[in-house]
Amino acid sequence: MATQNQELRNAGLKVTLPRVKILQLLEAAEQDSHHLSAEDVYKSLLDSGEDVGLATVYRVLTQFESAGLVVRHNFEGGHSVFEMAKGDHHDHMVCLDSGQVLEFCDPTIEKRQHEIADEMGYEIVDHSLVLYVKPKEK
Amino acid sequence: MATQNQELRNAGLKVTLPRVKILQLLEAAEQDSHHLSAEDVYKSLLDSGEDVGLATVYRVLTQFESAGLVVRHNFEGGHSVFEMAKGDHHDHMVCLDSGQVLEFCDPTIEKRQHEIADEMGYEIVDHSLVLYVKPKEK
DNA sequence: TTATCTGCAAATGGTTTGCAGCCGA
DNA sequence: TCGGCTGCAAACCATTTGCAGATAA
Repeated sequence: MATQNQELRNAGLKVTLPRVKILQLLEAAEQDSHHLSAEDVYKSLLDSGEDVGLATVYRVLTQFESAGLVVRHNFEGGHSVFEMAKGDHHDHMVCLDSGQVLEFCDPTIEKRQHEIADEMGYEIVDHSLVLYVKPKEK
Repeated sequence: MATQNQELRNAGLKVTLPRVKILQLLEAAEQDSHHLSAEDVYKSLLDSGEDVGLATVYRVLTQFESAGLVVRHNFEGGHSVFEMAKGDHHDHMVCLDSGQVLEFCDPTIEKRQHEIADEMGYEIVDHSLVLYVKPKEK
């Protein structure tokens, strides 16, 4: 779609096959509220018969992040995941059993964070809140 | 001090020179509310003329963590820091200008986290909240 | 003595980079 | 055409592991 090509152009990036493909994958994953790792993207591309290198996947994802197209999250264990930047902010809840990642956003917490930083003489540039959970006991 | 040796024994660990030294370093750092990386600990040991390997530092810190003696935090950028487990839980605020790490604990946020997880059918095993901040504008 | 520990070096795993050739504008 | 892009392989960096020798109990 022209929409994607335009997004790339706006970011000052040439419209190339790897970039378009990766952008499509990220948008498709968005439907399943799925967070993709670089490895995930790489494997999907290979499965689709595309011939891209893992290095390119990282380069493209990093460029997308710089362009503000995607957001990168660093979870425990040196693993990073990427998702489309949908404008809204939200935090994450990772299920230690299934590995599933759920999103949530709580105004109360957001508000307190700013109050706390303010009280200590700072302002928040960014923040990361991840809850590591397991299914409630029966 | 005998206190430290006892802590090690309680953890089921032999009282060896590297372990005692590392424990002392961590406790000393506690005074400055300083969070040490494995590399920090390693360098301090070398400066003190001790002959320990970086691998041992990692092994000892990991053992301490398993024993509940220290807590490990994973900040952005694949860096981990360690600090003595003082019983109380707290979150972190990292100043992007100075790199300084401040601690805080907010009951309101803690409470909401549990409520949120509960509402979604989970219980919290662990969580990580880090605020990346900068000094307030004049 | 002997099970545990340690230093060293080599292995790992995720991510980045150098480089020669490729390709979109 | 030509500078940006790509694949490949090698480099990186924090952390882990295998192993033979060292050491606390």
